[in-house]
Amino acid sequence: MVSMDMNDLDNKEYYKIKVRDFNLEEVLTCGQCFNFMELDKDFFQVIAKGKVLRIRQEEDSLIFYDTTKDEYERIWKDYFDLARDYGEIKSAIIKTSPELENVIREHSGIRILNQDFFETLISFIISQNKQIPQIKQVVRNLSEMYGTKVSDSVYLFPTVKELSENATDEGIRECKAGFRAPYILDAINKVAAGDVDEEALKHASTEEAKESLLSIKGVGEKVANCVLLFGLGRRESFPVDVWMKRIMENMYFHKDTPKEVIMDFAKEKFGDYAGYAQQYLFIYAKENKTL
DNA sequence: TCCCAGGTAGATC
DNA sequence: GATCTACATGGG
Repeated sequence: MVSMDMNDLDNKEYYKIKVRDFNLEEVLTCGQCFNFMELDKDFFQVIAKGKVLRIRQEEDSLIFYDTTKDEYERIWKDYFDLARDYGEIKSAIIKTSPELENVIREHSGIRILNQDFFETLISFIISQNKQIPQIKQVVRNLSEMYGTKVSDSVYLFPTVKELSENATDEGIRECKAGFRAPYILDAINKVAAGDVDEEALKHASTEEAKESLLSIKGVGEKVANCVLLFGLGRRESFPVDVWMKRIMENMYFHKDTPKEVIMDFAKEKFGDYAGYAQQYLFIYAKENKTL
């Protein structure tokens, strides 16, 4: 927690909206993004889209500080997926999978963010074999070493250009990325060279986009699916990590089951809603101490 | 000291 | 193909 001078906030411009099916704390802490900090209860600093946002939830209101209506419409409405009707999504999942009704009701404010493609790619390459607090630390280290400084101790996540011009294996290792350093460099190089092209991926089929992502060293099936889901809006993607494997085995298979089998099952069962279902299941797994 | 973490590449069979 | 292991780093 970092204490805030509330008078500092009162003097500045803010934009306030009503929301439903939205819980800021859960949206940020459910494991889909790593570049945020809790300032106070229901009050966060989020670094995304080349901006530093301070945002607070008060019951069914979201307050975006230092934000104009225009900026909200251009950036944050999409980032927080606020144009989408999650009531409909939740009903659809419960209808085909009533066993998820409880976890969905208990976490009814979850949303899938629409994050920056490149940051999502680098972040989930870092995520392999790391715990969430450590992933956040490496993201912060990379930002401080290579990103643009916004204010005291606040740095944006570095752009493709900043990283391709300045990043080295040694530098990335200094950020505590460890054995992932060459993976991160390969991702930077392929994106900078246009071998992996965000615009092309956005227009490609999900399978084609995945194939392109898999050409990057250090990107396998799980990381590719996370990038598709969180960074390219492919809501049918279903990343299977250790937690998902545990909860899916516990709920549906009752025995050790290969990830490929789990993915096929999820695709069949959840269809276009697989990505949302995955996020509810992931939370369910994380809070289930018996797994 | 050992084991695990939002995995993956490379070796080996 | 299907398994086995090394890979940095930090925490329980």
